Amino acid sequence: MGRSPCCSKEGLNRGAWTVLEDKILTDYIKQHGEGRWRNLPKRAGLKRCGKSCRLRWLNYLRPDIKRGNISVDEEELIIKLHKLLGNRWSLIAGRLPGRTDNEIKNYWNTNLSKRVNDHRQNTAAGASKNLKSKQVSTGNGSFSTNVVRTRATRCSQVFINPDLSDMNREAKPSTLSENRTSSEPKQINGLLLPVVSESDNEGADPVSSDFTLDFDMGEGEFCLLDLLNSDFCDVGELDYGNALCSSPLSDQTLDFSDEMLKCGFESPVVGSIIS
DNA sequence: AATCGTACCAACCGCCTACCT
DNA sequence: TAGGTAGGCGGTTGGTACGAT
Repeated sequence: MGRSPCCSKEGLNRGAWTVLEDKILTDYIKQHGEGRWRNLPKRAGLKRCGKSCRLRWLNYLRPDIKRGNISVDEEELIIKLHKLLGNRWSLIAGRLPGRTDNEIKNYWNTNLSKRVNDHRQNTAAGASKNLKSKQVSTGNGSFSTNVVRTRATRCSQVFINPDLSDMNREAKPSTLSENRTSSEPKQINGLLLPVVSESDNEGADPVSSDFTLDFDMGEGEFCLLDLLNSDFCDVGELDYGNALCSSPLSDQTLDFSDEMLKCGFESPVVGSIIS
């Protein structure tokens, strides 16, 4: 019954990693590279589950891990991305170089979710009557948002309403058409901005293909650049408190969210086609 | 000084998708 | 096409640190 465990747990070490185990794992990966996690413990001489080795390496031992306090910039980006993506920690982490999904998840659960909820309670009383009720619970840091919860499926295209995109382009000079030509991720204040690549629209939905963009999630890229660059605090109904996201809710952005849902906004990070 | 409660975070677990045969 | 495996993800748990009483 049920799934077979990823590995035999008998005789395996569990719990906190020792310095020696860390050294063995680090040395092994430096010598042989990442991957083949299931066989790694045996070959490296570790009494650990392969998954555990992978997690330890990714979340702690990797040389490019940035440890220490989350900066204000990072915190702001996490809040914005969470508002847009929900609990898609790996995607959020992908925009924060050196940070792991686990770290961001923990930081959110221990710091930001409370702050967001507190602020929400403070503001809900006064503003609730004006809010549209198209809200979805996003789980642990449960608050309402327009995030579309989906399964984590890979997808190559996103459809954005052309009129709204044009509107956006007018508002901000640095938008899709320019960034689509860039191939290197941009960093601002140490934060990785997404890159959007040129797309061909062949075979795309004729209804929505006039503004179809490809993006490659495998490279950590997606084409929500406009949303990220814009003040997309407005994408959802709530601003997240204090100075982080204080712009007022506008009808325009609510319309944008409506459009995304209406036309079948398809994205691996925001949602799959709404049927 | 001892106890209790809370916060934090590393690690684990189960499920899912991608990939390979 | 189907089945099996590996890797990845998000939710949850448990140990530890720390402050309050």
